[in-house]
Amino acid sequence: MRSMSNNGGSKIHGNLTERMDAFKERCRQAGLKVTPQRIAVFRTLIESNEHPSAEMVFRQVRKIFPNISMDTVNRTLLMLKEIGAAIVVPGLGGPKRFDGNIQPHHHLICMKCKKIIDFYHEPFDNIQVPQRVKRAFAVSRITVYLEGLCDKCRPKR
Amino acid sequence: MRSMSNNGGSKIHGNLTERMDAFKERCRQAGLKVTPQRIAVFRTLIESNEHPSAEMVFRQVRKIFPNISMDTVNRTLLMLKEIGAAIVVPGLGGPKRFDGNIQPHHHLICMKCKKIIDFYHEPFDNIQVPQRVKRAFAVSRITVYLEGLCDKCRPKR
DNA sequence: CTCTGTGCAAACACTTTGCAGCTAA
DNA sequence: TTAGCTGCAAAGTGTTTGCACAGAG
Repeated sequence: MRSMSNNGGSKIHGNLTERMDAFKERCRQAGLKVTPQRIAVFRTLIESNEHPSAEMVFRQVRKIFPNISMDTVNRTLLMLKEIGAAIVVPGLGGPKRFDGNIQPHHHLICMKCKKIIDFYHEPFDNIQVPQRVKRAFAVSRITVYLEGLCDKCRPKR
Repeated sequence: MRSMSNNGGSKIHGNLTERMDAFKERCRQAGLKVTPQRIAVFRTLIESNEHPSAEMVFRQVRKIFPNISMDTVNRTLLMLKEIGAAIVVPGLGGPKRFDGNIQPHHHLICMKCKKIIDFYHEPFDNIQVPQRVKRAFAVSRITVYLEGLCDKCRPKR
């Protein structure tokens, strides 16, 4: 059974070193410098499975890089989205939540505790967008978005 | 053919007076007072088809209600969501965007100009969420969310 | 060496909160 | 009458910008 993630396990797909190397390469191809700050932010992001906000990444990355500034974290996260190394998870306002997992997947959002939970479901990856939409809009990403209450927040069964 | 909306037409489903009456009734049932401000905000919202932010509603509603404050608009919009008379459109940060159309429908977001476009597609309304997800999460709303570039923003064909 | 990236500080945008007076019921 | 609502003001949170120095290429 394909599991819902958020299972405490790592979200990193493939070897960490490989992903870091691929990231460095992607920076170079985009004409961006590979700085220790960028490496630290990217690594923190892909090691997290809680769809962190800039603030959350900042707190975490500070542990190994005490002098990094919030701006740099913010700018780096936006840059990651720009070059396609991260996505911003759709949400209902509040701080942006980032995700280093760019594999096709979908999200549940708990309306109460704001937790974001990944789930994988191949049929959703292949849903067909109607022609009339494709004609009027260059679709780059399709996601199914579920609102509700997580196990902890919903009234007891 | 089911059209994409945002066609300049009204988004109001059913008679305006009916919807206003239903709204008043819903307020009463929730123990909330029916104030002129609330009526003006709700009416502005359902007459808009651009998924307005609080700011956009504020500017519009001021035309007919010059003394209303931004707070009241904000509080009213959040209240509308609370009682189920409006939804917040999923997005990638920035100001919350509200929608007075609570019929099942889906959204395209232009990554460049941030325009939100509704589309209706019955197969998407009925997609089946896997059992394992339903068991762990009380799903209250299912939406398909498309990112891309709108006709105006995408490179010319 | 050069030009981008960083850190700092300030500005900005959006949202939330506390409170005194007002008003729908 | 009175509980709830409004408007104002202030504070809070999250994000963006300008600039001088630092460091990757």
